[in-house]
Amino acid sequence: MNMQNNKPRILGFVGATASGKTSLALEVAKRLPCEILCMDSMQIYRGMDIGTAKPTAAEQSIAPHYMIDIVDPADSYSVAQYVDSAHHLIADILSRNHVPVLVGGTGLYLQGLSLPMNYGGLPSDPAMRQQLTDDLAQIGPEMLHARLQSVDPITAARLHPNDTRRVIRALEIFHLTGTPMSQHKTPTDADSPYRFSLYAIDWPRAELHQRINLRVDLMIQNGLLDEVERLVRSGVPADAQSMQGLGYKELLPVLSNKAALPSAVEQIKTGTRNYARRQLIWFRRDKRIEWIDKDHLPSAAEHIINNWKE
RNA sequence: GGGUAGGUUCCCGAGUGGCCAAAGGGAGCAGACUGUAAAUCUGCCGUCACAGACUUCGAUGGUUCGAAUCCAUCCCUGCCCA
Repeated sequence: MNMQNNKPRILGFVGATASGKTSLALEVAKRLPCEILCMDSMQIYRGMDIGTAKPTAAEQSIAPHYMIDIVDPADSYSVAQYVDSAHHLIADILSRNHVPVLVGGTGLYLQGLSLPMNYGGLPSDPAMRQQLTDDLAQIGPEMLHARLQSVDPITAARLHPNDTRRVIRALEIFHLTGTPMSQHKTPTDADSPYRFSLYAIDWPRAELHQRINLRVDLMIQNGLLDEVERLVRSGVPADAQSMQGLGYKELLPVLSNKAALPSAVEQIKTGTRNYARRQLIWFRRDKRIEWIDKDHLPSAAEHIINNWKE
């Protein structure tokens, strides 16, 4: 506990898309010496501005922003890379005696920053992946799961056979380290390098959905289709990781005349609503988060700053 | 006005006498989640006093032991002719 208190503190704004994280964070940034680390798996890509609701130039002028526009949209990127860079940036910010502020909805990134990612810090092995993917195609998910069952029954028990992505990773870890995934030490909060003050904004679901729908319409009005076209023209392949982003994957078929814009827009909206639900499920589980009722938004910044100064 | 195709659970859409509360998909909801995470995966999804009961398949009436499925009439919708 005393250890906990010696850890550097970090402020964070998490939660669902379109819940107002950015504006609340900036509100706080106006009154605290903040430097902002975006925590978003899509805002890291250059040239993807409209669809990712990246902070505008005006917004970025309020406080320094990091972890945006750091990856080429044709390249792939992983949590571990994010975490690695973020740790360095946080150290820099702290050395300037500024407040590191996380803003974003990528739950896994927050987890990566909170808890060391074990499993020997093992990167994925492309050859091994390929092999396992081929095996999957050969023997099917049930058999692959059975294979995991025989080397790591504990992990197999918590993974559904259809969750092939995780079954493969578990197998990969076993083969690369010789130790079952479940035998690797599980990090706990005590292993966290920081002390977090986390906030999320709580909206009635129906209202959040309205905000999402509205936001998507605005993105379209602001030229999202052109943005996607520009990316495609610049050579970003359709199967790039960046093109999995909401608003991008749905618009790709529109550009190749395989889908109509209105239906694609509907898909973006429902996709975004589904995504928001998953984010909420993820963050609801995180007991460190303080949920701010949307009706308390006007006084939220002050409340947060007071908490911080205590 | 005539002809024709239809009206199925929130939406789309299977289902042509019992195995149907009704395939499948979508939406919605709940959940999982350690190097692809805006991704990927799982469960629920008519109602209830829930191993059973009750109410649904445009409406009403009929045939039948038994109908979403057959018949009659009516209402509505799309398309074609006028």
